[in-house]
Order: sequence, then structure tokens, then C-alpha cells
Amino acid sequence: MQIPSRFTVAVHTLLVLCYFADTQKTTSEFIAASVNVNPVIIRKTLSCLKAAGLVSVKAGSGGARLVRDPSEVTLFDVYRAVDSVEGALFHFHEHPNPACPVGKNVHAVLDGRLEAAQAALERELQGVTLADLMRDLNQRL
Amino acid sequence: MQIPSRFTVAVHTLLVLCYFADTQKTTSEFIAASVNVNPVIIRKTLSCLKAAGLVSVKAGSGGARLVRDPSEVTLFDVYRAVDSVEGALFHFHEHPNPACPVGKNVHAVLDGRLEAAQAALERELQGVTLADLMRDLNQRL
DNA sequence: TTTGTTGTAATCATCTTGATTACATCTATA
DNA sequence: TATAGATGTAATCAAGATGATTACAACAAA
Repeated sequence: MQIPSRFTVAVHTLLVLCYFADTQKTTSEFIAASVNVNPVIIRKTLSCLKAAGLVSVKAGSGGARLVRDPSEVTLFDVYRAVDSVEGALFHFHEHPNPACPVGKNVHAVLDGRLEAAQAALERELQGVTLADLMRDLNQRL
Repeated sequence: MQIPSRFTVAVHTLLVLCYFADTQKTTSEFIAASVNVNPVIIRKTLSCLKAAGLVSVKAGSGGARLVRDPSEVTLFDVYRAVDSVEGALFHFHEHPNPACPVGKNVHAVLDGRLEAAQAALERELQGVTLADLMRDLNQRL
């Protein structure tokens, strides 16, 4: 199992919006060329990012831009925007047998631990902003 | 996306082995009744756990048992045993355009952050043992 | 030798992902 | 106001993963 690539595609998209903000019209076609996927994938990605209030997209004339300050957008925001994980990260088997002492209590015993693990992952993503990534990117150029 | 339920099934299976170690012949059928899945699923699960050195299974006569001390088996061991995640947790889009400054560096900029997030998740799983879960379970009975 | 089990292959339906085509809609501008 | 170039979105599609299930050979203890 893997978190779908639409998450890294979305991050890549936002980096393109940051990097080319003033020098290019950042159309779905232009972004798609950098990411190397179909432009429709980018449009869907932008649609999610727009719904999350991260970008604005100009229908008709074309081009997208970041709405927030890069230091105010975390990887977690992006992760949520594109529904990388729906609800619980760990898929729990649906119907443990309540007539068995183990089956009856497995949820109570395990749920908290799994939520903690998921929270640790998400906390890490909350600690990284687009500004951090742009700094690293510029340093490499 | 979700981590497949075979992980929680595997944990449940191990808890059954712990709990009923001395009072029941823990066959795939018996375990399946507690987890509420097909016995073949349990056999496959046990096969993974056996390959990871966590359990031994008696072919023919039937029954499985935990090989290690419950305090020496972490959720991370189980997670790895059943291949909950193959390699990288985050699926990265395959071919960013190297002719684009963003596409060329997106891996360098992002990979470390994603690995750190995955590591945080796995560290959390390493901090929980079957003994911890059994303690919580017994407390509820 | 019989009985109850495990090991494993083979199918199957279902779901998700990501790619792609198609086309209606929109907007700046010529 | 017509047009050129974009976006928004529905509809398909192939590929892969998951979990359920059937079937049956191999095995081990009584």
C-alpha cells in the first residue's frame, strides 16, 4: 500500500506556482510538463487545492496562483487537500467477534495506538512548509 | 488510501495466540472465528508471521503459537511481517521533468521530509509491544 | 488408516489509481 | 462580438491490490 502520488503531484504543483509566480503563466499544461503527467491530472489537483483554499485558478484565460503565503502552507495542508488518506490510516477489519474476549476488546486496545502513529506522521507533515521547500530548492540552483 | 486490514488482522491473530495459549488449540478456524474473516486469510497471515520468525505453526495436527516473548514483539514487527507498506509509504510520481528547475530538484527537496514522516509513524509502532496490548486487554476483563 | 489441519494455488468481485478523450464553458483580446 | 486558448468535469479504460472463497494436496497424531 502506498499513499497515492497525487500528494507529491500536488506538492510539485505548488512548488511550480511558487517558483514561476512572476515569470510564467502557470497553466495546467505548463505544470503538467514539469510534473510529467496528463494535464487533466493537474486540473483535478488544482481543483482540490482550490477547494481547500490554497490556490486560485482563472478559468478561461488560464493560470493558477498560490493564495496563501508559502510559509503558511504545510505539507499536511496539501495532504488533506488531496485526500491522501480517507479518515483512518489503518484499515481495521470490520467485525471482530464480540463473543470472544479478544474480539470484543481488540478495538479498545488497538485504536489509540494506531491513532497515535497516524498523528505522529501528520505532525511531521505539519512541520514542513512550502517556504521550507522553496528555500531548499533555491539553495540548489 | 489505507494500510490494508491484514495488519490489524495479524495483530488480532497474535493477541488470540497470547490469550488462548494454554487453554485452546489455536487453529486457523478458531482464530478466524474471533477475527471474523475466512480461515484462509488467517493461514496466509500466519504464513507471513512464521516467515518473520514470530510464530510457529503445526501442519497436520494444527495450532499456532507465539515463538517470542510478547514483550519482544512490537507492532512494527507485525507491520513489516505482513508487508503493510512496500518500501516507501509515499508514492512519488515517477518522472519529474529534469529540464525544469523544479522537476529536477523536487526529489532532492522532498524525499528527506517524506522519509522523516514515515519514520515517525514507524517509530511509534516500534514503541508498542504485544505485552503492552495484553496488559490493556487483561485490564478490561 | 482415518480425521482434522495446514499450505497454497486459482478464481472472483470490487475498488482505487492514474491516463486519456471529449466537450461544454469561460475570458481576454483582436 | 467572434475567436483562440484555457479550465471544469464527465466518462472510459487498463492495471493493480484487496479480501473472499473454493479446492485439494500434504501432513501428523490417534
